[in-house]
Amino acid sequence: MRKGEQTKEYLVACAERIFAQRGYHETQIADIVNRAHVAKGTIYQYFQNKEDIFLTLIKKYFDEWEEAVQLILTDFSGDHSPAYYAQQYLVHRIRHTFDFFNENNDRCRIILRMSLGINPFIESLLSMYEEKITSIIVSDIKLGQKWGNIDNVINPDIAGSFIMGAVLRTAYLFFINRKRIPSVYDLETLVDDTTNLICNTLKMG
Amino acid sequence: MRKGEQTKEYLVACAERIFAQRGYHETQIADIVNRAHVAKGTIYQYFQNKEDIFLTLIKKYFDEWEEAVQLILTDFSGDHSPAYYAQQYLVHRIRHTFDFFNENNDRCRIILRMSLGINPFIESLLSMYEEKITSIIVSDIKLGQKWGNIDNVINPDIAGSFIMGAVLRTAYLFFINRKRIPSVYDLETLVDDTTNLICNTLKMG
Amino acid sequence: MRKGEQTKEYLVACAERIFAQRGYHETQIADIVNRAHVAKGTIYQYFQNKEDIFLTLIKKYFDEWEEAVQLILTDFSGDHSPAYYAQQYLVHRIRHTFDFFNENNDRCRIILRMSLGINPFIESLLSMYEEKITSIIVSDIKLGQKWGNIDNVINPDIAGSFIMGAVLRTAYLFFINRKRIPSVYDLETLVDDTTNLICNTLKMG
Amino acid sequence: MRKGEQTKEYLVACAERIFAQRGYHETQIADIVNRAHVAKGTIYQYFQNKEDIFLTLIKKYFDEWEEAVQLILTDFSGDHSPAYYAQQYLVHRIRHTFDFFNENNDRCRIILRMSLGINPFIESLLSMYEEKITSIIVSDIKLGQKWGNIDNVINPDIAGSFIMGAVLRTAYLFFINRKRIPSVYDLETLVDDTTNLICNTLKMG
DNA sequence: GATGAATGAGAATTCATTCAT
DNA sequence: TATGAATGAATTCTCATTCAT
Repeated sequence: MRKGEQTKEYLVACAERIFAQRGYHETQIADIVNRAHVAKGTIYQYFQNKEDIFLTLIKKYFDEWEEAVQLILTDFSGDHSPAYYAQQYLVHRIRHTFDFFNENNDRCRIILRMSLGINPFIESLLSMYEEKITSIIVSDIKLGQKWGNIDNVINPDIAGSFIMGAVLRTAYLFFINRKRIPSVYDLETLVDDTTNLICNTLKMG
Repeated sequence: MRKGEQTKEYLVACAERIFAQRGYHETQIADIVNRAHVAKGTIYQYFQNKEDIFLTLIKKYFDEWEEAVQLILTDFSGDHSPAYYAQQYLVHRIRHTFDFFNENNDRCRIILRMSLGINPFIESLLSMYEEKITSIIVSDIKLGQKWGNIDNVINPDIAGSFIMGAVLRTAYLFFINRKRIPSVYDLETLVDDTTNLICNTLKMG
Repeated sequence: MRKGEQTKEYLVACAERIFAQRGYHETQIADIVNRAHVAKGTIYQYFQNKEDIFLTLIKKYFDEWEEAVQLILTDFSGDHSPAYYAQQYLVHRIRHTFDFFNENNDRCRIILRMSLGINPFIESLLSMYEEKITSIIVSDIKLGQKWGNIDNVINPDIAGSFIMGAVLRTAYLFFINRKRIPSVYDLETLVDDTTNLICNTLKMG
Repeated sequence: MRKGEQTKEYLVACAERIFAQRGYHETQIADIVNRAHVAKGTIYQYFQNKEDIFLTLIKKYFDEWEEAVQLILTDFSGDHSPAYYAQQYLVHRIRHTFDFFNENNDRCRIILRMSLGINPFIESLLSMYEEKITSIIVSDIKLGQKWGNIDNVINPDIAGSFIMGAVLRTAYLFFINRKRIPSVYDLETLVDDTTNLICNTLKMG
């Protein structure tokens, strides 16, 4: 049990490396087991097939992201204006999302390549997760509108997808290949600027 | 010859259908030739290999998009405020981009799946095209800042990627699977709302 | 030791179940150890390999059958005609053979499965064909009974299967390995003798 | 088309050879294509998988057998007693069935191999046991002939195998899948009827 | 005696590509 | 120009068996 779980986690880590480097279709089971220095059969002790390995990663990522962006409520104590808290809230989400991507380069590559076109089943699972995240953003916008921080003229569904796309792409370009956003060199600036752009988009403050 | 070109275009059209339905890796040459009712060998008269077929499509799309969003300058005659023209310009780009995606569902699917993770070469070509488009947006923002329509506090590189991501995802969700943006039913509304969001983002007007 | 022998017998019993259900090739060591709730390695403490397990079963069956059909001579005391005893002897053998099969369904399946363990689908197709042929024989017998050539006391279904089995096995031994029917050297004799045996069986002529 | 059909038939012929020699599980696709001097892929142009190849053979055999034992009605013209025709009819079927097996040794092996393809060693052991049992039957018949209970005209070797096949198949159908002998519901009847059929076969009593 | 993680040779199947016609 | 039969490298997955604990 002990040993087995260790091996499984190790294999997941190796798979992460290879999938990030080569993408789903271009990585072969052989690459993963070679990197892990185990026999072909070993990986099939822990995973049903190649798809199962990839899915395990994706599920893990979603859980990790959820935990990463969890609100620590004590952060929002004090007596400031509601607008201030709203903006702080946004900063918190963006910062932790960007931290999440920044933390682990392989994870970042795998998620942000968007992994579309892999195969119908994996795609539908990914879509489901992305929709879950988008719906969190949409809820946040609606909440902001209820509290008066966000203009009611904005359609939350459109704005939610808009922001989701904007943030994912920003993260993709910044973390996968920094040179692609030429004038930005530090994460702090990126968080600030992205947050401001979202505030603009939603006419907050 | 005449006949040859016809056949090649027909094959491209068939390939487009299948690639859109299944994605790159899941489509087989056999699927394409079956749909085209030609023999396996025929497709190799016109294309070097599978990759070449896909690349031909991608190149074609980029050219078509460039033509679609071309500014017809006469549209901007009359005596309005610079801010008005700036906004009109934005509306024009977004409308034509969305029209471009709306026109051809297969093309839309192929581009918006982003086609990442296909294989290194295809990926780098796609990235190049996407960067070209992003750089057009960035130039536009800089122009707007020069003319005083856009606040200089905004970082054009970050904002460019932000908007690129936002627009691509909005298009993806709306055109690939309309139900995913639940409250939007017509293209006109989408264009207006998206344009307004971008105006907000850039603090135009 | 005590414990070891117990375990071995238990494993044999589990193997019997699985072999009977799935046939030799379709059963996996994993299936057997799962059913026995022991580890993979354990079975190799008692058997050299998969073949050894199967062989152990077969040997056991043969011994059991020999014991089952053993003549208990006291059964044949009394003063009857030799013909009577001969018949009784036959009844005894058949009854005990059938009892032997009836006693243990798994053992029965393993021994009698004629198209042993190819795979379920192929096996069912083969059965279908064999039943078709058997039903032709049964129809023929019924026709013979209608025309008065065959005694009505004969059950056509039983006789049909009886003859089917007899003919297939005769062919098997003669054509696959001629030496196995030692005294027959030419096909003509075989046809004549087999036909006569069938005539006898059906009391024709 | 022409060429393709030729190749398919040729592949079937090669598969027949190998399946007959080694049985289903022990033959590998590699063996078949090596014998045919074609590439691995070629066989998959004509058959879906290994099972499909085997099934194609089995279907072909059944059709060939049906054709082989077809009654040529003109054979039965003339004015003889009904009993004569009945016997002739039987001879016809048996002769053509045996001819059918005799004609093609590989076909014969594939159809009649009763303990089909487990593996050479297990098979030979099973044969040994079956022969032992058959030889017991043969001895019994010889004993019966010596004592005058069984007609000396009967060849004990042929009759022994005949009865062995008949009893095994009867048991197989009754115990493995009772519905296959439709009109028999209890073991007692089966024992009685089988015994009587054997008595008939051997002209006992 | 028992365990179960690790092994790796082996097998089936796929599919883009070629080439003689 | 078009064909389609043939190719074979490539890849996934299986499963009986081993062996350190």
